[in-house]
Amino acid sequence: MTPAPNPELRNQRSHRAILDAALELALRDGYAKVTVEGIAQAAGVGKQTIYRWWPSRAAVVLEALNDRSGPASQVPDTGNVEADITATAEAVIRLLGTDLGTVWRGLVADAQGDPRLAEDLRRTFFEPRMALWRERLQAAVEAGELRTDVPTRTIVELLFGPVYHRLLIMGPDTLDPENTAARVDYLLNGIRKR
Amino acid sequence: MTPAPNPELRNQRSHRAILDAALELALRDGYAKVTVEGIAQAAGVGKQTIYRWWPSRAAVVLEALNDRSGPASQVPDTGNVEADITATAEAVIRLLGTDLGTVWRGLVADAQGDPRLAEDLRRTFFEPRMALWRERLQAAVEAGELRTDVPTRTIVELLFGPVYHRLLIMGPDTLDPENTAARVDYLLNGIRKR
Amino acid sequence: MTPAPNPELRNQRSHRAILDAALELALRDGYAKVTVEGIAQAAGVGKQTIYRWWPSRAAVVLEALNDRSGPASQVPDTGNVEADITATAEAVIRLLGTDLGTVWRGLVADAQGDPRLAEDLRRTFFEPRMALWRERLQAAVEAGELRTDVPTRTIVELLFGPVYHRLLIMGPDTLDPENTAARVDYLLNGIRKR
Amino acid sequence: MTPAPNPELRNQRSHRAILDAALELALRDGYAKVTVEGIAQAAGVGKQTIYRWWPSRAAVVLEALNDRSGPASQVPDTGNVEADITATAEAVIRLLGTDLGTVWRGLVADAQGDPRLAEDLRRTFFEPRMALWRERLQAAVEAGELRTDVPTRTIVELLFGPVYHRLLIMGPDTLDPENTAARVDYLLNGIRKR
DNA sequence: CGCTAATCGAGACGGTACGTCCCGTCTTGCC
DNA sequence: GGCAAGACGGGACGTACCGTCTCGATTAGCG
Repeated sequence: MTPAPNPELRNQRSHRAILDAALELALRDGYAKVTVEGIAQAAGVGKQTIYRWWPSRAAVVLEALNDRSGPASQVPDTGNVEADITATAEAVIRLLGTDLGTVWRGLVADAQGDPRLAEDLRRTFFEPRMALWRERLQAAVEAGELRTDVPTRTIVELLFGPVYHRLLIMGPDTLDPENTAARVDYLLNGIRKR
Repeated sequence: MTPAPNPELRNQRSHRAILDAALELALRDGYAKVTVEGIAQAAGVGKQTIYRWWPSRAAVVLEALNDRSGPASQVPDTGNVEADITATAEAVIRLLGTDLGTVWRGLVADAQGDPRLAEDLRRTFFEPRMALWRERLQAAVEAGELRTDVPTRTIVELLFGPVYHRLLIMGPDTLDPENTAARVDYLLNGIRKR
Repeated sequence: MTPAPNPELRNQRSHRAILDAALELALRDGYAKVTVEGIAQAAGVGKQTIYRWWPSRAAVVLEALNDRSGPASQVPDTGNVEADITATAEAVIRLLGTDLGTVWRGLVADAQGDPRLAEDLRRTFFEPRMALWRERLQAAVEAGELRTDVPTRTIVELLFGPVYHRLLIMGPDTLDPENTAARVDYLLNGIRKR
Repeated sequence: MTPAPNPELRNQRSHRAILDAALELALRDGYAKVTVEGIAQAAGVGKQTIYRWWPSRAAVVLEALNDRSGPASQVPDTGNVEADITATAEAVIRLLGTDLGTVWRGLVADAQGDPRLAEDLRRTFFEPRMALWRERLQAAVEAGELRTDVPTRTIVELLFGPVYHRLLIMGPDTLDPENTAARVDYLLNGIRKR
């Protein structure tokens, strides 16, 4: 087993340079074109320094992306779930439509063949954001706005599942923040004819 | 410009051997480990024969997968949308949970960085299946079972989006055909407290 | 086991380019600075093409050196061993003093840690040359010029051993073709006081 | 300019550990596999400590080898050069046939591309031994046993050259202490038919 | 029924990136 | 200030595949 490196001796300058280079390359050339060799060169760093701290190029880009995105932001609570969800979901969808969203798609793609990365992606990206949504939804349940028999985790999935469908399968150009309000309406009121 | 090869001269034995080898390798070693070289060797075929007829390993595996899966199957129409949707969706979800689903994840992954493949995947896999769903849903709309203001395309997305969320993001082990009925219930009746 | 490549399909142009590049680099930068990567680049060739046909950079340089040096040349037979030996030995020593001799030193050095190379070096370089010397010496023995109880192999060693001593141990600048005649005299007549 | 380290502050324990580790590794794994990193680890020492006191792994191994071999030993003087030379040369040849000889071959190899090491090797290993031989041979010259017109340096080369030929070129397994007497005979009496 | 042109298997080729090994230097506390 | 420890920038290693290319050897249909 490789002896784990000692994080206290980590060179902060190199760490930053690597993250910056990785994200810049991903945004400029597309995630698929990012290579460890390229990051190392762009960051003025030896390849070994990257391999010492990350298991793969994907892990570097993930950290770079999280580093750039900052922490997940709170879902507002105005007392009206429908409005709050619509507004925040729109913002998320808009973000996923940018270059960062494209990088993010590449990470999700890589994660399909790399369980370690999939786990990291969930842990550092999805779960924190999902937790905030669930908190807000729980408040709505308690305020009597939502059914009590639907797990908040499921609600988040019902809400965002279609977004990922568009992003990963129908192609990102089909992502459409405009229709968020309608989708939230369907979700809240159902599609059954009354 | 290279003259397009004449499909009539295509060697049927090789064609079959390539598809079979590609799928077998994908199922045995995982999609990520499949290489054109490996397929060629396993199929007893020259690499050029693969490149002559397909643009990439992904295209081969896609054709192999479609070939194996057969055509999309009709959604039944018993007159009860909820039951019909639930039963058929369960079957789809069960399929996605098998090894074939894993191969399919690999294809979706590759498609993120390969617009040509993404297009093929949509055209040969998603659209046919979605068309059948939309047909059945349109019947339900006309039968007065569903709201008339929701595009059938959107309904399919609302229904399957969460499945892809589970499959591609939360990990395929979290796929759960049991809960299909509940999800269909939420979708039809909404999650708002009444 | 790696399947041996088929020599009939070998690309002659690449073969030549590799040998030429290897020798040129060895002469220009010194044997120690030669790398497989450098040869490949200079020859406009993929690294794999080198590894396909040679086991190491040393093997490439050895073939390049043998290719350049041409076959071993006959030792003349004027009927006077002393003169023949002296003249030919002088030529050899002079050659070892050139740049080619320096490359050759590098090969002998590498051979110390690479039995396969050592064997190749003996087989393709030393043995053919030694065989010619032994032939000439055998003629001298039969002509009654030399003792019959000294193996010709030993004579060659007695003659060239000191040359290698100078070349490999005392430093190549101490190689001195001028003294060849004296050394041949000592060898023939002995150093015992009479 | 880096100030030269002060030898008085040198840690004796580390010094010993480094020499011991270096030689042990060279004997165990072969000289070619010895690395500074490996020595440092085996000696429980920082790499810098090695680089502070030696210019290269070869320098370490050379010192270790000299340290282990002890000083060159006197050539005996019984009044009979032939016997004295034969006996002592046999001992030397026997030593070169051991593992130490193999390490020594590695050093000579490295010296081909490292003039500094070549110089050190000559100064600390060859010259002292050669000086003792020359002393003994000079006594023989003065005792009227040897020709006066052959430099003692040349005699040593004539005697040991063939040994190095065997060791470095024909392969160390061809080293044969048994034939020392015959070779000394040829050297003293010449190989010319009388 | 043999001709000829495209396809086939095989695999060598120029390349790119991989992940590893070690180099020799630098940095950080401990003694 | 020497030291153990080990991170650092760097260079080369030998390997895996990429997509293209060159070979004969089948193997069509067409003449």
